[in-house]
Amino acid sequence: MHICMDWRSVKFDWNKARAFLVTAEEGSLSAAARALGMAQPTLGRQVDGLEQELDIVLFERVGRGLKLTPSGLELLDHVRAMGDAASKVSLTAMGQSQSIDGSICIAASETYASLVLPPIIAKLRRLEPGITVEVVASNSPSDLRRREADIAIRNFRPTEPDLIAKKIRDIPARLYASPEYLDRIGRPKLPYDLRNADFINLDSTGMLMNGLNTMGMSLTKKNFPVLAENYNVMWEMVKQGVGIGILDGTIGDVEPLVERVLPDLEPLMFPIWLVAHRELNTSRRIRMVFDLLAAELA
Amino acid sequence: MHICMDWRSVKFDWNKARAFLVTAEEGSLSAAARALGMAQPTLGRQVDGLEQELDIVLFERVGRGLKLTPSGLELLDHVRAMGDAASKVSLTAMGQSQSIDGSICIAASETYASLVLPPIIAKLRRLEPGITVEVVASNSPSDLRRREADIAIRNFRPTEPDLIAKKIRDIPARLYASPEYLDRIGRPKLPYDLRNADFINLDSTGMLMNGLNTMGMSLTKKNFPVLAENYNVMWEMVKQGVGIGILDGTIGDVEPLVERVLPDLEPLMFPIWLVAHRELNTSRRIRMVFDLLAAELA
DNA sequence: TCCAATCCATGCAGATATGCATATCAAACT
DNA sequence: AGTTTGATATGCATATCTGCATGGATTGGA
Repeated sequence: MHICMDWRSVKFDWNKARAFLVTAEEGSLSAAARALGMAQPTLGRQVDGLEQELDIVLFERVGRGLKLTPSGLELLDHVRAMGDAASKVSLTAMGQSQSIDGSICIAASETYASLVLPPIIAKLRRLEPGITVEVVASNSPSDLRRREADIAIRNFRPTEPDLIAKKIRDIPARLYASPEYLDRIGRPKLPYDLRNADFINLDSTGMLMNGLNTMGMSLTKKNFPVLAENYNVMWEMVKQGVGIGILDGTIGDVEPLVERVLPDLEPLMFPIWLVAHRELNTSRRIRMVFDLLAAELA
Repeated sequence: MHICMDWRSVKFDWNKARAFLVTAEEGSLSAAARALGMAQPTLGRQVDGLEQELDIVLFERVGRGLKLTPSGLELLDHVRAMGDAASKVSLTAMGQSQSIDGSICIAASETYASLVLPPIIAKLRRLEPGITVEVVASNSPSDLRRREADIAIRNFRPTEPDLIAKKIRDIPARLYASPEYLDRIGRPKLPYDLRNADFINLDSTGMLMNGLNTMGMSLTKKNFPVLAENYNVMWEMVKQGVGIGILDGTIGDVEPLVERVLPDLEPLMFPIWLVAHRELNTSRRIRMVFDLLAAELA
């Protein structure tokens, strides 16, 4: 029989530690309050309280913002570890939950979120009215580690080992431009004819350029004079004749303001992956939505 | 510039997680409440709240106690990780604290706590009235990992790498018995004369027996018919003639009710170690007490 | 230099959680 | 079977925390 443990070292207010963590990570009390859905004074008082409780100065009040003191930086490492563990707690809890009702969060690119998801979500709501859905439309691949979403639709195979992923199918991506723009560059007939055309870039890495070059073009960086940070912006630019854009053929073909560039060119195939946390696989609700998405997207 | 993180997975009440952790580790709400210095209904409600928040049944209410459900067991791993990180937070916070005033906890064996520490603590209080002292008198080596104490006085070199230890000096331990008992067994003159004597054992391992056998005796388990769980009990038994006990010579020699067994025998030397957490080395308060103890015990 | 924006600090009313006392319950012991 | 012990739940007064509204301070730009 072991002597009753002393929990002196865990007696401090863990919520205050959380307040400190989010404040430090977000950079300000206000941002942390927004991220946590709390009021800014509350967070401020919690951080103050932690400082008093631990008898340490965590932040230097400098001007309009806060700056971590060396001591605070020292603590932040361990508080981060608490946060990571807390994430795992929340995740496995979600996975253990066997009730079908509840909230679920789906991340997808903006085009998918606005054009493909709505009918699927309508069907989901019909099938399971107890499930409330939240859609995060984000161009950058959503950070599932921090649980920006429960399920994500991605265009590449995820590498993180904590995730389970299912490849749904390949999407044919085609090049589109406005009729005016095509007239201006002389109605190209061969990939080679595009050597001086302007493309709207979507990411700062060369992924798009490399993909196009494998199809017989020889493009360089000067062919991508415009960088759009999101799909809707890119698509607007294409419609208004700024240049050539690439998009899912099933979406682009129904847009009357644009037409295909090189209509008979083989489409560039890119995959659709459905991604979720491994732990969430055991949750009835997540499973249900995951399977529905897989079926409807196929 | 990274997109504002979503902290959905850390939004749950961390204090409720702490309540769950301590309850699961201690085995009952009441025990957890005692350990945390809170009321039992509070902890019960916190655990209930966590169950509702995560939509999981953590404990099975069975009879007078609680039993972890499989889901709860699953979560416990990660909550334990949170607790370990929390310990580190508290520890480094203590280490970063540069104020001399505050509380400190010293662990020592019962004899040391009652006979050696008082004058040192009196001196400490005179030097630094802002420091409040707590003494934990425990026979079993205190668990510094869980912060039963900030500084411990031990009789062996600690093996844990997280601890810093300083060897103070070697203590001469001698054998004592009451005059009546010595008369009864015939006033032994040589170690060999003790082959049939009764010794008061202090630990269930054979440490004491082995130490004595290296000094020329040949004792077996039957020479240790009595096991005392603490030093004071052992010493009382020695004074009342139950058998032979071993104690620090500087303490035993001043007790009028006993006398040395084999007065000229070489004393059994055992070391005094002062032990503290590595992180606490940077705390002014801990440093000060540590150094004072080292100086006074030498 | 002034203005606007943004952020942290404070006061106060209402919501929430806590602790005490107590009821209730199950298991072990006589 | 009755009693004792040690456990979990409940009611209520109180203490604490939270959020809203507001004030004060600083930065960046017109």
